Amino acid sequence: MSKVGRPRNQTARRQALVSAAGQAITERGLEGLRIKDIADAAGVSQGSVLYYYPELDDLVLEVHRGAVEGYLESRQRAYESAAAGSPAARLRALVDSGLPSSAEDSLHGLLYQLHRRAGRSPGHAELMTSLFGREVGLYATALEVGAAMGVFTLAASARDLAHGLVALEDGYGLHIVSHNAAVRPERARELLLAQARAVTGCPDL
Amino acid sequence: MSKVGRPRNQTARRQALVSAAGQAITERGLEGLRIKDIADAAGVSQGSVLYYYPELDDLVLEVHRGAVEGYLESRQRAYESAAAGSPAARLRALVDSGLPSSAEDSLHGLLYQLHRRAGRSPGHAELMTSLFGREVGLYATALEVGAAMGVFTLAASARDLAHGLVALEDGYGLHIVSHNAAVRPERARELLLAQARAVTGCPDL
DNA sequence: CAATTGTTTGAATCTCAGCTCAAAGAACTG
DNA sequence: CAGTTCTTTGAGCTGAGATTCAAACAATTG
Repeated sequence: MSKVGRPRNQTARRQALVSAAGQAITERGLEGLRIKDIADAAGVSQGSVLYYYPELDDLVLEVHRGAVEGYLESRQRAYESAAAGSPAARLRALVDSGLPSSAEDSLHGLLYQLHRRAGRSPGHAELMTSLFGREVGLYATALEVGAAMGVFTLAASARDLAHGLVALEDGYGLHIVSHNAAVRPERARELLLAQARAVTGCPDL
Repeated sequence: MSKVGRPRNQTARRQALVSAAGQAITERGLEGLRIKDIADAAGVSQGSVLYYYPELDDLVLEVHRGAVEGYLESRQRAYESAAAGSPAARLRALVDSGLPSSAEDSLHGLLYQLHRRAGRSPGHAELMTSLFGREVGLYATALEVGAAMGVFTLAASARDLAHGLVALEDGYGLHIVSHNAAVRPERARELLLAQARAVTGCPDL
């Protein structure tokens, strides 16, 4: 028996399809997702889309996974490369990277779109849970480091505070991408920072 | 010219259709919404649904409006009938009425479903904005009354604090209805109360 | 190169749900 | 009651989009 008649670039193709699907979802929403749009965006035929993803849900789940991964990486990067590396700077970096920059922030928009499936699909719920957990982890670490260095005076356990900050971030983010005029990104950022200040007792945030 | 040949119960019918549509959305989600389901739930034919709502979007918007209204009334009621009428009891009532009681809480589920349209439909965005504003109002009033009575010592302006509490509530709520296992209703309630305690300086919350 | 297996295409087909519409029914008018 | 207008129905039409599939095409093997 031979190896593979036509190995090729399955991985690359899948990657391209995931990216194309993400783009399509961003543009027309989850309910407006059409195989044709994915195919067009990826520059292939409809048949090819089905060849790789006979079950469209699998593709959407991949998109979700990719969005979560990418988002987390970007936050991680922001966190690590925070100027000075001071606890305050790091925490500020987290806050800055966690809010949609505007109502049309596409990464946040995509994430909130996909999160909506969580109520009906265990796979998506798992991704959302994992994202939440990892974000809490980031914040908790930042808080603990700051406390250990004596810069922060935590008002409660780092874990609980982190929990709250992430939830707050999500709440504000939801309103921002939903075009709630009463929640402007700048204001949300201010309020989030105020909360961070309050729970850390650190004035220079 | 005569009055109305066949006046009847337009209002009642519309009401029934709105309620049926709400039920259908709750059961199968916004993307799974089918005229047939609405018709069945309302006990009429498909034609009737179109007769009253040639534009399905209008019906969905009505559902949203109704859900927002109903939700707000229930919170208002909870607020007003809070035992003792003490500021602390009132605030607690707000917190209790603002979180989904479980992942399957149907009113909250419906609201979050409909809020998702806000990103693409001004009408829905408006409803969401109005809901947010009114919730902030409720919290702000509760905080101000408590402050005026000397029971609360506000850590910032009542408005900003209320803003934050509502956003936090929404963040937790989102995770609860999304089946995020890390955010259980009981825990969310605890954390939300802790936050309320922190910003009011009132220990008996 | 012949054989084999993986990949791609797009036209044909299937499916489902929205929408149309003519006809029947019901409440009201005078 | 006859006339008028509002309401309701549901079978068929229509269209969009998913799915199928046979045929063409490409990389790899020996």
